[in-house]
Parts: sequence; C-alpha cells; structure tokens
Amino acid sequence: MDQIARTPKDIGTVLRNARKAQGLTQGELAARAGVWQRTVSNIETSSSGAKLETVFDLLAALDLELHIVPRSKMKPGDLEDIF
Amino acid sequence: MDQIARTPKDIGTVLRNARKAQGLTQGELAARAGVWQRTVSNIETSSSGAKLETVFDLLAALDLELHIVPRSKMKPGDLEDIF
DNA sequence: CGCAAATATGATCATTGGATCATAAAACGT
DNA sequence: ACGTTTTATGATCCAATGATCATATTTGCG
Repeated sequence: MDQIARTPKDIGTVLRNARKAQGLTQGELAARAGVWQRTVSNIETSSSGAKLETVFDLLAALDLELHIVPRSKMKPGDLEDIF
Repeated sequence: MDQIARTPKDIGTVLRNARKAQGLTQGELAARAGVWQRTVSNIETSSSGAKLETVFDLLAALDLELHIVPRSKMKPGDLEDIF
C-alpha cells in the first residue's frame, strides 16, 4: 500500500497525506525542509513544475524516499491489470 | 532491487540506467518524452533543480513510476541498518 | 586508427519556481 | 458562533530550467 505517483499532482497529494499522517502543519514541514509555507502550499496543491530539489527537501523532512519501479508491476492480488 | 532516489542526482542516475537498460539513446528518449536531448543530458548529469514535470515526462517515456515509501524500510536480509 | 553515433556544452530568451513580504480565506476546536 | 490556527494567495525579484539554435567532445565499432 505504498503511495504511487505518476504526475506532479500525485506528488502533491502524497506529500500532503504524508504530512498529515505525521501530524505536521505546512509551516512545520516547511521549517524542517528549509522552505516557506508558501512553497509547501504551492506544491501540495498545484505542484505543476516544482523543482526536484524542493520536492526532495520535503521528502527528506518527512523521512520518505522514492523508489523508481516499472509501471503497473503486478503484485499478487492485483486483479485490475488482468481486465 | 528497485532503484532508490533521495536526491536529484540519484534521479539522474536512475533515469540514465533505465534508459540504457532499454537500449535508448538520449535523443530517442527525448523524442518519446517530448523534450530535447539537451534536457535529457542535463537531467542525467546535473539534475539539480530540474522541473518535476520534465522528470515525470521522462519516467513515463520509460514506463516507470514513483513509489513513495518510508526511508530505510528494512527488508529481511538487510543487515546494514542494524550496525 | 578513423569515422559515425551519442553525449556534453555554449548562448539567448521566455517562463516559472522559490524567497520574501503580507493578508485573505478556510478549517477546526470548544 | 467566535476566535485561533492553518492554508491559500497577491505581488515583486532573482535564479535557473527548458526551448531552441549549434558545435565541441567523447564513445564505440570495425
């Protein structure tokens, strides 16, 4: 049940979920990541073309990392890909 | 053995590995992703602050997706984290 | 060794993100 | 319902990306 991202918007959503799961406000996360609350807000909503660097700063502040894997790698139990 | 990225540079390396694994040249990947060979080269070498959007274009062209997971998630057999 | 293919880079311009100030608007608790 | 906390946005400036042209290098192969 890890979070998957295929678009910038996905990243925004994942970031927001992770932040809330850790009970952090945008301001707190921003402080930890060394960016502004403004930036966190922007990325969580419309992270269109956010900079990779900033995204990694946020991921690090949330103790997350990216795993790059082939798309629709079927795991046992994933039936959706069959139909 | 998926590829892990914690920094922009990691992404560059992963992208390059994936591209070569698929026997593509920078130019071919660029064409598929709708960007310039120049951009692929830049991102593979010093993807410092590349735009998220561009990175996703490249990932899509390589049929890859991102899984966002907690850092140092220990898997059976990973002993490094113990010491 | 020499040529062809692939990759790295130079330069310019437009666009956009992030830094930074601030405040409006929305969400939440009691 | 009210007030406080949190999030969304407005505006400006600067740095840096990507688009786009081209060419210098490097790599790989016969």
